[in-house]
Order: sequence, then C-alpha cells, then structure tokens
Amino acid sequence: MTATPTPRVTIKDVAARAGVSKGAVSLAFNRKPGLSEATRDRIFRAARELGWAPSPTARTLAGSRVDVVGLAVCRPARLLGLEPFYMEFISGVESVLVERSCSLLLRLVRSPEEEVGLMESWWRGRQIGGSILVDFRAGDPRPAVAERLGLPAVAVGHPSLTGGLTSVWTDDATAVTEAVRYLAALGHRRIARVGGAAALGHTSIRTTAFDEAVRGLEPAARAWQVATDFSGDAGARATRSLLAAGRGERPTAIVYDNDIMAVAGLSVAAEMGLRVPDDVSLLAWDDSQLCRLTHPTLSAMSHDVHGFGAEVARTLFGLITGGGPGSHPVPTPVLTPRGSTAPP
Amino acid sequence: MTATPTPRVTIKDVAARAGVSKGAVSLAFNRKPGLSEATRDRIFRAARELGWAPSPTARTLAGSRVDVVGLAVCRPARLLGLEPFYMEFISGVESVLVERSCSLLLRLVRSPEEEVGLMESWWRGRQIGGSILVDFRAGDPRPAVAERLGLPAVAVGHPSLTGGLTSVWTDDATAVTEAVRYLAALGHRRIARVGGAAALGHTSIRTTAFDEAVRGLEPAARAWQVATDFSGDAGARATRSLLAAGRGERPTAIVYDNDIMAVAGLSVAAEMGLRVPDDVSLLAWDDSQLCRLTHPTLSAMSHDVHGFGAEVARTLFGLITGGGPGSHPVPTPVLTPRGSTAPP
DNA sequence: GCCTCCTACTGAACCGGTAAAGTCTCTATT
DNA sequence: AATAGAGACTTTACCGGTTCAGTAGGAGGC
Repeated sequence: MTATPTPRVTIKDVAARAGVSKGAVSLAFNRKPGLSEATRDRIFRAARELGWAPSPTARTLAGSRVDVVGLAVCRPARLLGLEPFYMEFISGVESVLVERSCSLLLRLVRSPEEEVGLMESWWRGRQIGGSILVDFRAGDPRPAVAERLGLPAVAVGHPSLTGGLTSVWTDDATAVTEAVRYLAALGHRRIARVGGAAALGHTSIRTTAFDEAVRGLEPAARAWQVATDFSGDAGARATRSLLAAGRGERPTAIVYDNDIMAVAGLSVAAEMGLRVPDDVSLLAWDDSQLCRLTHPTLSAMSHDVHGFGAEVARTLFGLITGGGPGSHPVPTPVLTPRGSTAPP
Repeated sequence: MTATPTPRVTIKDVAARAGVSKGAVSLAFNRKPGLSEATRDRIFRAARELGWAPSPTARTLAGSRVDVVGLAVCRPARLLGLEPFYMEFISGVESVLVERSCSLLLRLVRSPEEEVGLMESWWRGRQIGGSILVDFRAGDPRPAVAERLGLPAVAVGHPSLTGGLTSVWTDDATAVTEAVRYLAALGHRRIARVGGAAALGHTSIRTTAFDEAVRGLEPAARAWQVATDFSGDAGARATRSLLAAGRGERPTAIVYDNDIMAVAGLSVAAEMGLRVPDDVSLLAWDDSQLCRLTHPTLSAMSHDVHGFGAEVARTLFGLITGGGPGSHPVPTPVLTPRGSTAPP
C-alpha cells in the first residue's frame, strides 16, 4: 500500500506551537513528571488546536507500548459465521479494549501450526502487545511458544489444558454434571450428549464429566456420547442416529455442546415425528438468542459470553501491565429451563 | 503495555551476517532492482537463518505501506453474534488479506459518529492502509470523510447510497423482485415482508422494490411491510402481529430480511398453530446454514457471503494500489426453494 | 556570597526500517 | 587513453515518537 500526501501534523508542530521541545510534548502526553502545570496546559491546548494525537506506530517503534492485542481463531469459516459464541465473545473483548483505546487484530487461521507462526511473527514484529488464545487441545504447543517468546497471553480454557498460562475458564465439568442432574431429576435415565470437536480440550473435559455424572446416577443410567465438528449438519446427523433406535431403546434426553446443534436436533426430532419435549428432551449450550427463537424454546446451559470476553481482556491487561500469572474462573454456566425439556 | 526484553533481530543483524549494508537488505526484501542475484541470495539466506522478517511498524513509519485494513461495525453486540452474515463476511475478507499478509483491524462501534472518528484517527495515525465501510444510511457522512482524508475505502452497498465511493454491492432490488415473483407464481397474493433496520440504505432499497414488485402483480396483490432491528425477537414480534389477523385477512407469505428473523417467524407460526408452508410460506434472506437446520427447512434468497467479503477485499486492494474508483456488483442473491414455501 | 540541590526543560541518540543521493568499479565507446 | 555510463552497493537523511543525559535558573543553607 502506498502513502498518500496527506499533510500530517506531528509532535514537532505541537511542540513549536506550544513553544517547547518535542521531549516536553512527549512528557505531557505520557503523564510523566517534570513539567509545570502551565506548560502542560499549553501543550495540551496546542495539541487540541492542531487536532494532534501521538502516532501509535511511532510510539511502538520507539519502544514503548503496543496498543493492539491479537486473536487468532482456528475454525472453518463457515462454522464460525454460525457460532454465535465468537462474535459475542469478541464484542466482550472489544468492550474492554475500547476503554484502553486498544484494538483487536483478528485472524482466521487454518491450523494450530499456522497460529503458532502467526503469534510468533506478530510478536516479533511488535504488532501485538499480547494475545488471546482459544480452543486448546491436548498437548497444545502454544503455552510453550508464548513462554519462549515472553508473549503475554491469556488462555481461554481450563488450567489443566493451558500449560501454566494465565487462563480464564468456565467450569465445564460442573456445568455438565448439573445438566445431567437436572435431566435425571426430571426422570431421564437414557441421556445422550452431542459433543463438540473431539480434539478440543474442553470437549474432552465435558465428555469425562458426562461419563461420570451419568455413572453416578441411580437407577443405572445409560449414556451415549457423539463427537461432532460443532456444525449444525453434524448435530443433525448425530441426533438422527441417536434417535433412530426403537422407542424403549433410544435416549429420552440429549445434551448439545452448542446452540446450533441443538436447533438442528430440534428439527431432526420434528422430521422423525418425535415431539419435543414429550418424546425427547433437548438441552442446548451457550444460550444465544437462538434458543428463544425456536418452537419449542430450547432449555440451555446459559453463559454470559460477552462478560466472559470482557474478563479475558481485563486479565490480559493485567498480565501486560505486570500482573502475575493466574487462573481466573468465571461463573459456571447455569441452567435455564425452557420448553424443550420435560419428564420423559 | 510495556516492552519485554526479548532479544530482537533487526535488519542490521541480517545486513551484518550477509556482509552488506542495511540498504541492501531493504532493497532485497522489497524486490527492487540494483542487487546482484548472488547478493540477494546471501541476504535471504542470512534472513532465514536469523529468522528475520521486516518489522511492519518500522516500515509503516518509514512511510511505505500499511499492511492493515480497518473494519468498524456499528450494530449492537448481541445482534452481531447472531448474524451469521458478519463472521462469514469477515472470513471472506480475511481469505484475501492473508494472501497479501495483511491483517484486519476490527472494531465494534456504537454510532456512526464514533465510526467516523475512528476512521479518522486510524488513518491519521497510519494504523490502516484502507478501510471497509458497511451499513450505509441515507446521507451517510462517511463518503465525505473518506474523500477529505484521502482514505482508500470500499463501501459495501448500492452506489446510490455510497456517495461516489468505490462500492461492492448486490442487487437487492432485483432479488426482492425475484422473491416476490416466486411467491406470486406459487399463487400468493397477500405477501408481507419483515425488513431490517429502517435507517439502513439497503433496507429502504428493498422496501421500495418490494412495494413496486407487489404493485405490479395481477390480480391485485396486497403487501405489508414491517421494519425491525434484525433481531430474532423483533422478527418474532413482527410475525406475530402479521399473522394475528383472521384467515382470509392475514398474509399467506412472508419474506424476511435475514435468517434469524425467518427462524423466529417459523417458531411463531408453530406457536400460533399455523402450519408452514400450508398455512403460511416463509422466505429467508442470506441463507446461512441455519436455513437447512429448521423443520421445515427454510427457502431463502441465497448469497455467497464469503465470496462477497473476498470481492470487497480484492476491490480494496485494487484501490490502494492505485486503481480508480468503480462499482463492483456481485451476483444477485438467488432463490433456493426449500420446505417453507408452497402454494397458499 | 558561594555552593548545592531541585525543578523544568532541552538536545541528541535511538527504535527499525525506507529512499534518495552518492561512491566505486568495471565495461563499452570514441 | 580518456570518458561516459551502467551496475552494485553504501551513506545518509528521514519517519514520529521516547528516553536519558545534560543544563539553566532559582531557592535554600551556611
């Protein structure tokens, strides 16, 4: 991209107008001591009159802060568009960034390797001051890379997955347990779960928790679990195969790992002539607006995704400004019963 | 954000290792003439061995390109999360940016004024090399601002809305007409439309086109149009009030301005005991995966949103690299009939 | 009245590149 | 043999800030 001949106003112009040196202007704008109130005022007035603001680029180069945080997301584009989660997460992150006049550098990547490379080049090129890492897998390479680079990074995921990185996480295990208990309390004994991508760490946490929760029930409950790719199509396929069995054989309740798959499940049930919730109960996850737009409405494990994103951003700032590492749980998803769940 | 003591490798190190001057390295990496093949090779080898890549920040400051494209989106966060459109659009944009190793700077803003301010500060601070502008309104201030700043900008919207900016657009009027013709051909004579935000330019284009399309039909067709905020809730409310009238009075077909509202409409119909498509036909817009996940599946005006985003990015690059302004229509949305439309 | 210490500010170096002008060497021309 | 010109680099001056070592001037101490 080529430059355009826009007449730029720089720190030098401001300094000249205020009758001081560049250095003084810099001191003023960084709220550092060593200037009299009068001079400070004069500088700010001059800046205001000229409509000047320090150039982030020059600031970065000069070795101070970098007002950008990175976020790479590694999921197929088509799925992302549908996952209400991400946009809402991003908007939560943004809400905090804006207060600090920071920006979000977003990139969709196709593989974890690409993401690692991107982080490295972003960081080494001083493009970002810190990064948000999502979708952890077992043996994820990113904690080691962040460590090696000294890149301030906040991991979204359970501490057991994020290898010592500062993390922000929801207690998926407890949430899954709660979901199962709720269905069990309604009287369900054959409970299935349509999970997300098997490779993702939080999926396996949920899988394990589901297994245990169901095993702990009396009278002996039976569990089915299916892994998908989070897409509606996969959710539909999984539901279809779960419900294909005969009346006394198939599950009477299904828990989904996101909203889209639950919506798909709802439509599969209808297509198979099964009534929800009379013949089968469905329970969604995340609880975007979508859950209230179906008929029947979808019961869901709800989540303040926006707040989640905000907390992640706040944690990242804490880290960047010298805070120590830590583990930040955010509230466990909470059950919101609606029309898609009932006794079997 | 504070700097960290990472040992950085700079152009100087590469120059030293290759036994040349900084200038030579710069020439090599910018593919400029004036270097022998041998030297060029030596430089690239040295760079590779040191794992060096030019710092975008320094490049920007030195006055050449800016490898970042800005996108500000002005819609409530909660809605954005649900609009499959944006994430898919963004992923399309990204797909082109990546090829040019460009990044996307994303910001959610709360008002058009904030967006204008942001563009100005991004551009003046050399944070972006160009910008993508979406959601045009009547009398939108952005074309004038882009013009004044000399900011390369691509507008997403019909040329009549985008005040002389280079624009990429779909022919909404034709698509609306086609939608109406299709429904009319099925035999519908009472056709309603649940539109998007009235303030947006493309909404009024669709509104006008709808009016005309319906007026042109014989025997005299009747039209209802409602404006919403694109949210599912609003779509549900609109549908409810449209369908509240008696059997012979209410519309027999409803066209929606996005997917979410159509899904909401579907559930309202069910809740009111109306069968789709027997009692009422529904037609969605944009056609995300969502339309295939409902029961019945939703007929829709389909759109290659990903490709749309890609075309926008390509157009922006054209503009930045000196291309003249222009108007780039992308294919008109095309009707995809599914299970939600039938003769009345 | 001299020395010291502060305060308020200046000047210059530097961040990591780009770009334009300058230098040196070698070949081709007359 | 002298000269011009091209090719291959190097030198140097920025870009727009930050930072740090100075320094001028005034207050305070003795």
